[in-house]
Parts: sequence; C-alpha cells; structure tokens
Amino acid sequence: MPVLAKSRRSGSRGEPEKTRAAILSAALEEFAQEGDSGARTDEIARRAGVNKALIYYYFKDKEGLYAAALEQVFSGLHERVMSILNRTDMAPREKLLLYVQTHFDYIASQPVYPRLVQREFMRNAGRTLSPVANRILEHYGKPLYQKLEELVRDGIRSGAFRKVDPVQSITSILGTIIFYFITIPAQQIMRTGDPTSPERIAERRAAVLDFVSSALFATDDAVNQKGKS
Amino acid sequence: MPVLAKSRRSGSRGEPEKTRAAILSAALEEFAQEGDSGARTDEIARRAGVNKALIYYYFKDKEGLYAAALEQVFSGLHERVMSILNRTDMAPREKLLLYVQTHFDYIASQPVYPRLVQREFMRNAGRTLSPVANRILEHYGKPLYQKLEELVRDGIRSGAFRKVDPVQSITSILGTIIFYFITIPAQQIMRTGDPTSPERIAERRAAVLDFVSSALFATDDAVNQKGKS
DNA sequence: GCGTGATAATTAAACGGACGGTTAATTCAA
DNA sequence: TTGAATTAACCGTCCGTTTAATTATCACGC
Repeated sequence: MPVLAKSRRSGSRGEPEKTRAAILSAALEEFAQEGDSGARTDEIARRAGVNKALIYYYFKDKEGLYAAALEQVFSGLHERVMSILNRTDMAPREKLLLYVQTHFDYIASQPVYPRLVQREFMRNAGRTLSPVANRILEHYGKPLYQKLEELVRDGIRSGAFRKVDPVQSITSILGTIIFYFITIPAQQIMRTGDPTSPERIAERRAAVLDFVSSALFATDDAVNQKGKS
Repeated sequence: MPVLAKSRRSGSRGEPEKTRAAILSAALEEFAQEGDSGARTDEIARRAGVNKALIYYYFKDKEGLYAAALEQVFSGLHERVMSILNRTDMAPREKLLLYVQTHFDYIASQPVYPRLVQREFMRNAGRTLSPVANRILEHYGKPLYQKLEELVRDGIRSGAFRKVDPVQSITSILGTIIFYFITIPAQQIMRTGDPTSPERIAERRAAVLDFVSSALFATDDAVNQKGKS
C-alpha cells in the first residue's frame, strides 16, 4: 500500500482512512458470519485491532457500520454488473452469459458478500425490511432487476430465449448463481473437500452457466417449431 | 394468530402439549424473523402467551428450543420428500418433477421454513456449523442429497436427462426452489403486490417446474420415455 | 527551528439497559 | 396430599454506547 504523500492530512497517530477501512473490513466478516444482531462490536474492534470506541467515532453506531458494510458490497456489484447490462453491442445470449459470469465472479471474489446480503434480505420485521436494506434495494436492486428484465425480453423477442416469464426466470437465475455460496457452510458437511477451493468454484461456475443456458436459451431455431404440450 | 386458548384455566394443568406446541410455534416465527441470536426469549413467550420460564421448563434453554424448531421443519420436509424419492414406480422425469412440486409445496405451506433453515446454514462460526445444524444435516440433509443424486444419475443413464454433473444440478435445483421464498421480503420492494399470495405462489411454482425441466431434461427429438426403469 | 496551543485520532473505563436464565412460590387435577 | 404446570420477580452478565482523558500532529507566531 503506497503511502500517499499528500494525503497526510491531519490528526494524530496512524492513518485515519486506514483505520476506517480496517473497521469496515472486520465488520464485513463479522456481520456475514454472525448476522446483524449476532455481530459483536467488541469482536469487530478486536478483529480490526482498534479500540471499540473508534467504531462510534467513524460510524455513528452499529447500524451505521452495518449500512456502510452493505453499501460497500452492493456498490461493487452494481458497478461491475451494470456496465455489462448497459452495453448495446452484444446479443442477448452473450450478454446474459457475461452477466452471469460477472455476478458469479464478483461473489466468488468476495466470499463474505452473499451471506451478508442474504441475511439482510431475509430479515423482515413484521412486514417491511429494515430502512437500510430498503434504501439499498431501491438504489441497487431495482435497476438491476429492471435491466435484467429488459435483457430477457430482448432475448425472447429475438428468439434467442425461450418464452419464459422474465421476472420469474431472473429469480431462478439469481438463485442458481447465489445459492451455492450461501450454503457453503452446509456443503462442507454434505460433500467432502473444500467448497471454496478454486477448482470447486470453477466447477460450480461452469455448472451455473450450463444450467442457466439450458434453462433459458431456445434450443436452436429449427427445433422450437415443434409444438409444446 | 395468537390463539389464546383461554378455555382452560391457566394455573397448573392447562394442556402441557398445547403449551409446548404454542411455544414451539412462536419460536419458529421469531427465529425465522430475527435469527438465532436476534430472537428474544421474552418475545417468544409473549407470542406464545405463556410465561417465559416455561421455555426453560419444556426446552432446556434457548438453544434447545432452537434445535427443536429446526427439527420440526426438517422432519416434516424429510417425511414428505423421501417418500417420493424412495418410490420405484416412476420414471426419472416424473419423479423429479413430483419431488420439486412436493418440496416447493412444503415450503409454500410453511412460509417460516426457508428463512429459518437458510439462516442456520449460513452461520458457520469460524469453519464449522453449529452442532445443532450439523446433526440436522447429517440426519436429514445427506440422505436427501444422496437420493437426489441417485435420481439424477438414473435420469442421465436412461437418457431422460442431459448429461449434467448430478451434484451441481441438485444445488441449482434447490436454489431455484428455495430462492424465491428466502427473498420474499426483498421482493416486496422489487415488485408490486404480495409475493405470498396464492396466485403469486402458483405462478412461481409453474416457473420453477418449467425452469428446472428445461435445464435438466434432454431435449431429444426422441422422447424415449419408456415409463418404468 | 521552537515552543505553544488547537485539533484530530485513539484509548481506557464505565454506564445502563437488555436479555438469557433461575428460583421460589402458587395453582389445580388426580 | 402430591406433584406437574405455571407464574412473578429477580439476578448476573453481556454488550452497545458514552465520556473523559491522552497522544500525536499541524499551524503559526516568534
């Protein structure tokens, strides 16, 4: 990490931004592992190697820290994925496959992400999500779903995709991509070996692409002429 | 929902089993909603309409209650699903579709189930699951995966299924079935309307069957469905 | 260059409420 | 009378949050 010559702004010892980042990183792990309420501020501070009070110095309170953690993972995904979905130079099939790969790879590169996210989206107090999750979904989730829906419609219109319900198929695709990662702890029992090893991840990646392709793509133009039951 | 069966005077012999069941039921909701550590024993007692001490009277401690809750949902699924997977009078395609329907319907009938389960399987303290989840998976998860794997192999061997990796495709299928339910809170924001309404559930059910069928079944011109194997 | 405040970064310690769990007393069917 | 079922009240601890003190760095006048 290059020491920024100029950004030695002010303060006392250490680098404030580095400290902040350390806290955030520790929080990501702890939140993903234990969940919102299960995460302990003491443990986060310990992991980050800083005093607990710094959490409240940099992020107002536990919820503020939580929001920052969610924001970080989501903005990263959003950036990568949307740049693909906004492209206009690709046919639906290639575009969808590239999207799936990108989404998959992002999750695989941030093993902490899926559990963090999934946890949050399962937690509906009564009937509504937490304000934090709500904001995240409005900001990142909706545009993603919208673009994906558009893509699927394009694919269907052009005959590249089967005539599926766009929204439903998106849910299925997301499930196929994400499910493996959120069940990794369970898979350590169900199967032998390490589900997070590069080989296993590669194996899963290929399987996801195959599964989605087969589920969504029309089986060659000629074949889909025959009526379906 | 709070069935205050005040019929019996509460004092000593109300109905013990009814009380126990009330606690368990309340626990299921609370655990599913708030998670293991998020759930509050006071709240569970309140929902069940009983004194908090009864939780410790019937179930040793919070973890005992949690284990009982997991046990209940899993045994119910196990019972329904295994009876299908053990049948020998069905061709792979029908068997798999029936399995998917049954699994789906069970979840749909117990909206509390998927979040409860998913929560648990995401929580790996360090490197291993909780002892409770471990036991559940050994007892219910492994046999299920095993039977499903067998089924997929049969399907491939008979030519009814594409030549997929059995284990990977099972993960994909499970993801397709379950993902909708564990993201219901999020879907209340992403789409309009109630994702838990019968119409929506039916719509999702059809989509799952379609998605899985298309992903897994061989699209051979030759419909070599020979009925029994 | 050199004290000298000012301020940002960091810490130790403690507070107060929440929450899991306990206990001793009470009720009521058999 | 016995004992299972139930309750109110309590306890100790964990944990999020606050506060006050401390350390280091910078700005600046001298």
